[in-house]
Amino acid sequence: MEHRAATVEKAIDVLFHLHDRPEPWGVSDLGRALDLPKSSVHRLLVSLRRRGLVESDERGRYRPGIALLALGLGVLDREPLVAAARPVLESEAAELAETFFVVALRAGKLTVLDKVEGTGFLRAAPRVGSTVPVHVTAVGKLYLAHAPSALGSAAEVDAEPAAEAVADGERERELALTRKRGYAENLGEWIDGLAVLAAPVFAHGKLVGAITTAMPMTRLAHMEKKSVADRVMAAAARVCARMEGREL
Amino acid sequence: MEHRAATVEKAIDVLFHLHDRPEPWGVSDLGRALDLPKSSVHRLLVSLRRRGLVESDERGRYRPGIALLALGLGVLDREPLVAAARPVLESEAAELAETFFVVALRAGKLTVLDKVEGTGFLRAAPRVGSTVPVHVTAVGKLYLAHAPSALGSAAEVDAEPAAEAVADGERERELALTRKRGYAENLGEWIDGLAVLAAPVFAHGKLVGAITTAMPMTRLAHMEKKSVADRVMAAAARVCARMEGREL
DNA sequence: AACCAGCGTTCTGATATATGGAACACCGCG
DNA sequence: CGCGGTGTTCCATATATCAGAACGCTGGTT
Repeated sequence: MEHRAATVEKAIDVLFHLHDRPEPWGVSDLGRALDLPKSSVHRLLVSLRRRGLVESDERGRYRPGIALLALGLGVLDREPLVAAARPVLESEAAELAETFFVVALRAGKLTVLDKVEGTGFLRAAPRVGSTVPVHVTAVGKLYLAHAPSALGSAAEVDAEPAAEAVADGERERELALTRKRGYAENLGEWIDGLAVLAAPVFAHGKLVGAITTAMPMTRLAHMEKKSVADRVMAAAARVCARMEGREL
Repeated sequence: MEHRAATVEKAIDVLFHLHDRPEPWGVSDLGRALDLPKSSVHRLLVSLRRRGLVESDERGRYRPGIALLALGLGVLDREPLVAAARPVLESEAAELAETFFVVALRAGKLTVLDKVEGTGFLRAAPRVGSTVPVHVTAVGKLYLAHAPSALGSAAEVDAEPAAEAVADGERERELALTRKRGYAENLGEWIDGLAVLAAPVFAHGKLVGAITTAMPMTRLAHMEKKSVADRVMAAAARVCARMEGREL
């Protein structure tokens, strides 16, 4: 598998570069940043613009184009997990007033597919489309516990030399607990002060994603953790039922 | 401007083809549909997959990839109009229980940038990222009335030989009325039974978009149209104020 | 005012690269 | 088993891409 279209990948690199940096970029700067000649960058941009993937202002500075918006939301539309989860997220977020979101493994990475934010002034606000690490998140633990093979080599990829290297036995004990009680938790391990509870969504016996709620740890401390976990698990069960057509 | 990257445009065509058709596509079918040889399509797909713009199942069928989701939402994030309008849309949609959305001219087309849906069982549900025609929509009239030059040739593009050719005088009278009263309306002209009211958002004296509400015509008939129009205009004014930093 | 430095864009020949037909391995079906 | 289909790989040919220089322009400095 060495036959690739180098030009296409360069064009995509341009796209991602424009995406990662907020401000509009000029041809010369792009060329320097990506180590490509000006003329090449310009030609790529011309073609990207013809299709609406980038736009340019009158000064010749470029930024991502709206065609990307339609393409990106199209991806969401064809995710049955999102369609099944949306109303559940909405009702749960409204009742608990905290952020709920749905995460699944896509292209080898744990990806936030959808979210409904809570109402608090201080609230978790993950970005849809962003990815989360495996080893320090509730969803990551869920996948490690129920479908470690699905993670493939991704598990090792972000396995940094573990600043707080947990003993293997300890880790395996936590995963066993996750399987037994039906949810995973992450109390400030990833982001300081952030508490996350995640429950697995199964379809045809396979793990297809997770329903998750996140809130400041201080707020979770004022609630009954078990009752919140029960909510998340019930929500996941409803999503599962909807995916299998058992519930409207 | 004839120097373009043909390979890149072919790759983008593949992307849009996968986007337009819901089901996963095989290499051979794609080649037939786009009139490209199998080997070329395959090479393009390999590169698109390496960057996550497409994904493939184990049978070698391809579909759009999640990387597109991140790119698309990135476009939304850098739209100041969306940032300014979001909270306004939310509060208005909640109070009136009808769908509110924001539309602006992007890449020569009127594009739905964001929306908050109403609560009715029957409700307007435009797709974010989709485009609307110029001549038969409330937003189109707004642009024709306040910034016809911005539409460029787009105006003629979708100007079908006008099945119900309105007299030029009539048309101009309506645009003048739109300018005078501060909002545009569309009562079933585009989609049968759909009523739309749209108010302009100005920044630095230029039209930068529109705040819009849409509902079944029967429901508008039960309300005071003027009061709904006032709401929409007030909302647009708030968005304008937020964009200019005059309001939090 | 003239200048310089930077920009985006265009042009060019040398060459690296995409092309597409043919061959491959595999699968489901009759 | 053979057939028609798939996705994938190979390779010589020709083409589209590359890189650098030149163009016209704008904005700031001398």
